[in-house]
Amino acid sequence: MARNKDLNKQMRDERREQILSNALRLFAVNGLAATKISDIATISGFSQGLIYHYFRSKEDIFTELIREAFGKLNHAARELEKLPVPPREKIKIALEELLKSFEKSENFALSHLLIAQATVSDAIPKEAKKIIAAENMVPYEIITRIIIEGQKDGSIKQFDSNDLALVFWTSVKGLAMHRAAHGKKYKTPDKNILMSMFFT
Amino acid sequence: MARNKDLNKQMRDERREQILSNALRLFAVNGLAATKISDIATISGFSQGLIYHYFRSKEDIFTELIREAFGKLNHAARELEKLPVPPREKIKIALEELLKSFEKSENFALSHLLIAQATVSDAIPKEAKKIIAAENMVPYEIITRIIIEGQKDGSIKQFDSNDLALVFWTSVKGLAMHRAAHGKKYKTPDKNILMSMFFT
DNA sequence: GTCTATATCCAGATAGAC
DNA sequence: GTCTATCTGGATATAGAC
Repeated sequence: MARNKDLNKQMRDERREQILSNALRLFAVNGLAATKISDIATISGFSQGLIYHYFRSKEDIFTELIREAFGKLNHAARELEKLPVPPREKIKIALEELLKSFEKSENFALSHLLIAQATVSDAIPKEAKKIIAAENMVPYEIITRIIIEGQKDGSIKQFDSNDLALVFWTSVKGLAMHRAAHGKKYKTPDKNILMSMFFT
Repeated sequence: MARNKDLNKQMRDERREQILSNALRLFAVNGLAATKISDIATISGFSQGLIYHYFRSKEDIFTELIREAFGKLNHAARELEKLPVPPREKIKIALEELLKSFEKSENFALSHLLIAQATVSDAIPKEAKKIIAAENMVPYEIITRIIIEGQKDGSIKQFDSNDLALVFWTSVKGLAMHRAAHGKKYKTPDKNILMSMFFT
């Protein structure tokens, strides 16, 4: 009996993941308001009403996606900061990994795009706004700290560290947007271009 | 009589401009679907129904804004290319002017944001999609040509010219997004950071 | 030109059969 | 668990008074 329960729960979780993944693309590309529950249901292969067996509302799905997106991004940023390598290497690795992830995984780029759009928008659920307010500055702060370290040891250029961190993340977001907009036609740019803002 | 007609037309045009400017902020920030005609009417200071004396539909306003945004952007890009200065200077001027415009004019940043969001979205009017398809690549192509020129005379770094042009525009778009999201709290980053991707 | 009232449509969410 | 049918609310667009 416990077996069946576990199996059921697992199938339910898989279904939820499937819905979330489909919803991510639609929300990131078209936004919350322009995405219909019936769109999500259709590309997930079942009826409109069934969505409500897995989620309480459209806003719930959106909020869950925002939560996941920040969870992953900020976890990665914290792990990056802890790496036992010099600061210059951390920036290099971050840029490389971000570019590689954009190339490999459309969902990764979509997740960044979702965050970007949700951050500017007023028309999102209250709960999502709270998550953004709490989590949005974390990657920025971490990159700033790493940059300051790298400037102390002279391995990172002496621009204003806040400016550098700002340009780091805005450039990455811009790239995510482009990747999401152009899909398969997207070609990852040479990582050395972005790196030349930080290193001589 | 002709006097009165001209005056009426002028007032009408001013009113249209006012509506467009208010709509720009709402569309850029919240998107087409999440923006209600009544929102636009309210911040413009009149009733919901009156919008329809100036525009045929919500989609019409959106399309007009897209048309204007590309009109200005692509005009500026073409003027840039014609400037009687070396290619290296053109890139420098472009970056300077873009950063300065973001700082001075919120509408300028919003206009870039509108283009960025409309480019990724499927949920926009057909007519707007056509404009995007026709105009979207123009700035990219112009910057690519300028970069190639600058690489010939050795004044611009020898990265792949398409990659450089891509990073140029995605970085600018990322900055526009950030400017639009953070409004008055936005501080323009040191232009030399972005320039160091292009110049030694 | 401007407003109020309303027709119409559409999408989110629910109920209930299977 | 899944579907179909339906309730309900809200937004676009129109009509008509002033």
